[in-house]
Amino acid sequence: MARNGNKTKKLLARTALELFVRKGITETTVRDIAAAAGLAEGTLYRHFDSKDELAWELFHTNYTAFAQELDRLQQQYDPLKDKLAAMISQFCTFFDQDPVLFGYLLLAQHTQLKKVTPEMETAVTVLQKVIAQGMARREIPAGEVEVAAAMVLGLVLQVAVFKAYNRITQDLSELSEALVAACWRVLAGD
Amino acid sequence: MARNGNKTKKLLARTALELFVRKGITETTVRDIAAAAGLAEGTLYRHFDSKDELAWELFHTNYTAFAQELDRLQQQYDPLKDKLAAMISQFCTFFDQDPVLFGYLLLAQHTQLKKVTPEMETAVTVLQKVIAQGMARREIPAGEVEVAAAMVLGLVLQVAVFKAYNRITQDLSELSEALVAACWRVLAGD
DNA sequence: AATAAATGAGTGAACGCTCACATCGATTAT
DNA sequence: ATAATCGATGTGAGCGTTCACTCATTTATT
Repeated sequence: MARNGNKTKKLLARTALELFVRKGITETTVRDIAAAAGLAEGTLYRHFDSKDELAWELFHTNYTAFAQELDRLQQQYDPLKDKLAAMISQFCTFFDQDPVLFGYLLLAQHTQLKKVTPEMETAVTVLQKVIAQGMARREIPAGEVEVAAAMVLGLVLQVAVFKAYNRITQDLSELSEALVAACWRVLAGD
Repeated sequence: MARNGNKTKKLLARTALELFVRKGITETTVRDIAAAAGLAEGTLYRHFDSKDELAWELFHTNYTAFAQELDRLQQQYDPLKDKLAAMISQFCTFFDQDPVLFGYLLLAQHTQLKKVTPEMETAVTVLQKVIAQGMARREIPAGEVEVAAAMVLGLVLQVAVFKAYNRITQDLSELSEALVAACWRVLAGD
């Protein structure tokens, strides 16, 4: 067993995360990460097989954990509007607590999404499931689930992106209710 | 004067665009581009100063051209809802005509947006201008312009992203009216 | 003393870019 | 008409640098 738990591994992972977000994954070198963590280059390879594996672990761990948290939460609420409110509120909290991690998940999608197997649960699949159920129960008008999910997802996500770029000053959590209201107007249709 | 106009330059630019979208900018080598275009590596440097300049030219040319087209269009319509409909319709057409170019603008943002000066007109600034005007004229309820713009932008953009990933089968243009309706519900509020 | 953790110089491959040279079509001189 | 000349264009081996990764050695912990 490791003497100090996973302290060094966690430090490397967090340092890498921040550099990846600031400079991009490919543009961040292993030397950069080690130097920023105050460690030698070789140390990284004691904890990760490769730079690619580090980037992937950072992505898929948090990506699926977030999806599962959303799913767990969604099951505790009813009807659709309450499910949506709970999920959006959770998303806002997640973002406010760790904007850098959010930035990484967004950034890494382009590279890492290819490695995501179809049976993996993601935030998108949870959202689609919930919307499809809402349509089946006639809580919202029937329509294309994928289109509806894209609209709602984009609406929320882009506000977070603007916040990440400091185009918006409030915390996301303060906007949670406004986001739910807007999403509901989109889904409820006419 | 060039013998064959800019045929080679255009070929290189287009080839680079497609590789950039498929593999990422950093992951695409100058050798890759030249080989895919059926040319030698040195030829690229007859037409572009560097790989970076090529990536930037590809980005900013199309990025600003699209923003200016949106602005030109917006001025021809009134009130806000018609402006919005015209802009969204134009966006859908743009996407349907060249999804790869759209994919590049989306992908390159992370890297290239830092080089965009604040005085450059972008699709975002046009949208914000139009929404601010609509609020001033009381066509829609007053509120945070940035938040409203983010919501509308994300709603439309994410549907395009889903289409780019083949999660949606219809052409974007077929969804144009549904997008306008959804955006209007978001903006019109309660 | 034994073992796990950390080190950093070293390695080979890959990269962006250069440059001396070849090719071609157009222009000018004969 | 023909030849000589020229600049624009294309070529690809080669250069210097950087990168991810390795491994013999040192350091820290029990």
